[in-house]
Amino acid sequence: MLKISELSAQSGLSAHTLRFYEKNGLINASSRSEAGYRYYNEADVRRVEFVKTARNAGFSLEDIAQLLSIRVDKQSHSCQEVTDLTRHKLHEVNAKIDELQSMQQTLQILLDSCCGGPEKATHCSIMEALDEGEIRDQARSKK
Amino acid sequence: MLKISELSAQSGLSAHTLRFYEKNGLINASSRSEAGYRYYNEADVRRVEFVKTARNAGFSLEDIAQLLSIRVDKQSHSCQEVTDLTRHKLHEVNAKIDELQSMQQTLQILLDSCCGGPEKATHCSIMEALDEGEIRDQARSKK
DNA sequence: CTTGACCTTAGAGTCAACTCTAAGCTTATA
DNA sequence: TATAAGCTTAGAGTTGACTCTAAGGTCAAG
Repeated sequence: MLKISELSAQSGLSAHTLRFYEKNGLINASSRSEAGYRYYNEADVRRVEFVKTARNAGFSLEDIAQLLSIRVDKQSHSCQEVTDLTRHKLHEVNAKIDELQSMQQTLQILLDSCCGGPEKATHCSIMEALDEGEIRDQARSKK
Repeated sequence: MLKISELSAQSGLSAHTLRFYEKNGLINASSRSEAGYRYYNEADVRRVEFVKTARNAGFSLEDIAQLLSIRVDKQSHSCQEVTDLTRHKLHEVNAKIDELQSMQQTLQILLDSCCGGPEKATHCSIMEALDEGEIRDQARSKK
C-alpha cells in the first residue's frame, strides 16, 4: 500500500494532480488510514498507470473517464465504443496537426524571406508580408 | 469611418473581440463620436488586418503586441528582432507538431490493432494496450 | 414618439488541466 | 518532546483568448 507521496514518486504525477484526478472521478485510493491518509493498492496503481498512458496517447480527462468506465465493465461495452473514441481523438489530433503545419509553413516562408540582420526594420519583409496579409487563412480550431 | 459592427462584419472578428483587443492594447479606434461610439479609419482597419494576419500565422496576442510596437517605429527596430520572434514561434509550433505526431502514431497503432466491431470489449486490444502501458512516453508541453 | 437595433462600460464566465494556498492534523525522527 | 515532514480539506488562482451579461445611453425609421 502506497501513500500519496509514494505513488507520486512512482508515477511521476504530483500529489496535487492525483487528488485532482480523484476529485474528477478518475482514480481513487481504495482505503484510508485512521487519520484519513490515502492508501493505494496495486489495482489503484494500475488504474493510475492506465490514466497516464491514456493521457500520453492524447486522450482528455473526459475521454479517459469514459475509457475507465469501459475498463471496469468490459462485458457491457463493445470494441466499437473504444475505437469510436480513439478515431474521434485521432481526427482531432489530425486537424490540429494540419493547422500547425499550415502555421509552420507560413512562419518558415516569413523567415526565409527576411535577412534577419541588424538592419533597420523599415523594409523588413516579414513586416511587409504581415501588412499585406498575403498569408492564406487557416482554420484555427475553436477549442 | 466604420462603426464597430461594420468593422466586425468586414474583418470577421466579433465586436466583442475588437473591444477585447483594444483593452489589450492591440488596436484602437482613432476617433469616437460624441456619444462615445468607436469610429475606425483606414489606418485602424489596416492595423486590425495586421493583427488578424499575425494571428493566422500563429503568433500569440503578446507576440503581436511586440510586432505592433515594431510596426509603428520600424526605424528603431532591426530585422533581427522580427526574425527572432518568428524563429521562436516556429520552434514552438514545431515542438507542438512533434508532440501531436507522436500521439497520432500511437492512436493509429491502437486503431489498427482493434477489430472495432460489436464484440464485447473483454479482450479489446486498445484497452489492453492502455493497460499494459506499452506506449512510449511523449513530452507533453507545459504550456 | 416609440420601437428596436446598435452602442457603451465594467466585470464576470468559459475552457482544460492543473497548481497552489491556508489552516490545521498526523507521523517519523532526533 | 519538539520539530519537521507529510497529510487532509475546501477553495482560489493560473493561462490565453475570448465570450457573455447587465444596465444603460443613442439613433434611425415609421
